[in-house]
Amino acid sequence: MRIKDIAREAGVSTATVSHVINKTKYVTDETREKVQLAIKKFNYHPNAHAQMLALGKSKIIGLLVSDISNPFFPEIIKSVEAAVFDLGYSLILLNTNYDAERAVEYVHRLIQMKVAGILLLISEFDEALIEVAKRKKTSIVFHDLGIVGEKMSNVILDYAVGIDEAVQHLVSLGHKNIAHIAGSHEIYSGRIREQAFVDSMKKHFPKAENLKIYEGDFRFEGGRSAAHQMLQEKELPTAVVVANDLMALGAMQEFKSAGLHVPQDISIIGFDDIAFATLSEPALTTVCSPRIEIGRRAVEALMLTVDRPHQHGIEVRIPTYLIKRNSTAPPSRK
Amino acid sequence: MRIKDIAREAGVSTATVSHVINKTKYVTDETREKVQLAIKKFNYHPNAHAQMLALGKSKIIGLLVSDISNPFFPEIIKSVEAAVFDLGYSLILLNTNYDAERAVEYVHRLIQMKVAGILLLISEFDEALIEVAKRKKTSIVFHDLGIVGEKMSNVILDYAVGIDEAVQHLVSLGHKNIAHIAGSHEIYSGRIREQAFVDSMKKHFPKAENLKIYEGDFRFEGGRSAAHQMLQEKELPTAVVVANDLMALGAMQEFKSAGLHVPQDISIIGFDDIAFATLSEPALTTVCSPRIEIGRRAVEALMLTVDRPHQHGIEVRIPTYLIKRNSTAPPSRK
DNA sequence: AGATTACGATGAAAGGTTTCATTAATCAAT
DNA sequence: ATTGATTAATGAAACCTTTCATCGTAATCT
Repeated sequence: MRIKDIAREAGVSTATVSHVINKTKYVTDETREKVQLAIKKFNYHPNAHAQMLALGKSKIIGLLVSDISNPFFPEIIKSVEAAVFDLGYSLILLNTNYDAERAVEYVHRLIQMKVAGILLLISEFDEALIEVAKRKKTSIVFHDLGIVGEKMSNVILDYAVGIDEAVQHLVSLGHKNIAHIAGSHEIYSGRIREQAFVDSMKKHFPKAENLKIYEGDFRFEGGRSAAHQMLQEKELPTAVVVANDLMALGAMQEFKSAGLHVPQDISIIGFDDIAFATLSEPALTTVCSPRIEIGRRAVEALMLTVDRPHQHGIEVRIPTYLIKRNSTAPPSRK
Repeated sequence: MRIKDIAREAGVSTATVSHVINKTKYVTDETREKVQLAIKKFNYHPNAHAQMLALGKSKIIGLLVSDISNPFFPEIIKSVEAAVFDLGYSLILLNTNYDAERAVEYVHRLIQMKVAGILLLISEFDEALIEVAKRKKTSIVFHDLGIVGEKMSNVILDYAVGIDEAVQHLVSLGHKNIAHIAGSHEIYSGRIREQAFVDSMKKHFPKAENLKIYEGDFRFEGGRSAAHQMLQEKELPTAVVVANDLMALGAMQEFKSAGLHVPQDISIIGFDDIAFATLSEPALTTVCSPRIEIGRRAVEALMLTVDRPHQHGIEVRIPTYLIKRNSTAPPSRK
């Protein structure tokens, strides 16, 4: 069933059929009905490839993520998929495995297949990505690391506000000795979360020095070993702000198996709000990075520049916020 | 940059350029080099859409999953993505949200865009899916529920073998009073896991009757409430085989907060081997459904029928197997 | 020498849609 | 009645690649 068949059946030209389908020009009620009848009769659907060829673009969005199996991503993907689907687009998913080169290759491939837009929800980064993006044929949305410009948007997570809320929460509970288990320094969001912690601490304790900061790796084991290290030292903090939930849960487990009680002996605050944060015992107080919203807003930002040749992108700032559960309490020690 | 430009630059016809690119006919070394030079000079890449149109097919694989945020799927997706990428294909990801109608709609859409093949890694099911598949234009791979036929394969997980190993393991530890927390009866894999448990128990305890089976919902909370219910009864089993890890962890938490010790007071075996299974305290003994392999084998099966008009599909049977960790031990009671 | 074969390269059609420029038709106005 | 304006529909080009059938040349055979 080609458009030609429909045209013949309806006794009109292919152009008219096209106009009826795409509502791109006025056609008489009468002819429109004839065409629609023929379409229904043959259950006709336009050939997507021919359409793409003729239009020079496809209704496909490319989504790059660093690691699907990192619990941070699936929810983002889910909300992106839902948003994209509602708009009648399809989603091509690419997993970079934190490999910046691979990311560049993927982007090339997506551009070559003339996708409508690209979502770069990755934590690795390469200058080449920006270079590629600057060719401006394709809309791009960065995440955190990136720039705003023609056809380029950036959705950035405001880590600082949530972390400040976390510190604030601990301070108001009476904590003074607060440590931080940082994420990997290799990773941007690790560095920025640490910075946010430092800034917030400086705000609340202007004269404090030598903040206790342990570098982790964003993984369960890293949290556990940081906690282990913490337990070796002469003075244990009364609270710890951890750069992500996985490490927070690792630390919690270590503390518990050392005989400490959370939150009585030590308060713990995580970051991300992964599903398991509600399931731990005690349920983890954590800073939520609203993934559903990240996905939704990223697609929104993308669509702003899709199909608009020189449209300038926007910066979307999404706040993080504290969710109080049961892993925080007033300190039992000084 | 069109193929025409390359042809002009190299002083040959477009046909020759095409043959050089696709190695579809012999061309002289001399002309080949000229063409390759021109290609490199202009950094030419064939227009994917035109290619698809000319060939009537695309190098795209569609993957339907029930719920990306269910920890079962991301690893499958990851391995599918890797396999598909290595073959030079792209992956379109669709999330059905356990909605069979939506699945049907997705499949239609994929067929309409003439994807090379479709992977149906979903747990919902609709006869319409089979009907659609039977039109045979597109290769399809089912998972568990499905049929094998022309262009249709089925990769089925052998739940029984792993569950039998689990029961066997408990029996050899000396357990006699073994309960089951089942998944939702609405879902095929819930029913089949329960059946496998029943069969295995009948094998080991031919004269036993009234197996203790609690219906759950595959979610943490379901496991917890099943355990809660279990605790109300006069006699607590010494071991419990749970239909998935999430419920197993929920049950474990409930037992622990009731003051019981796992595994001393009660042994727990989960199913799936999600990431958190290793992180719980104690680490969860569980039956592994090898997701990496599922993804890999599914793509393998798919590729068998892709591009081969009347190729018959295959049935792939993937065994599950027990991973012994620390949530199982000999019973302390009779 | 003339006929046949093999080879390398090519021209043109096919694939199905969109859309620009054009035609045909209708109507209003002069 | 003629012209001009407006509207609805059309024809054909453009999008770009692949591939079949063809062609010309050179080599081989009788």
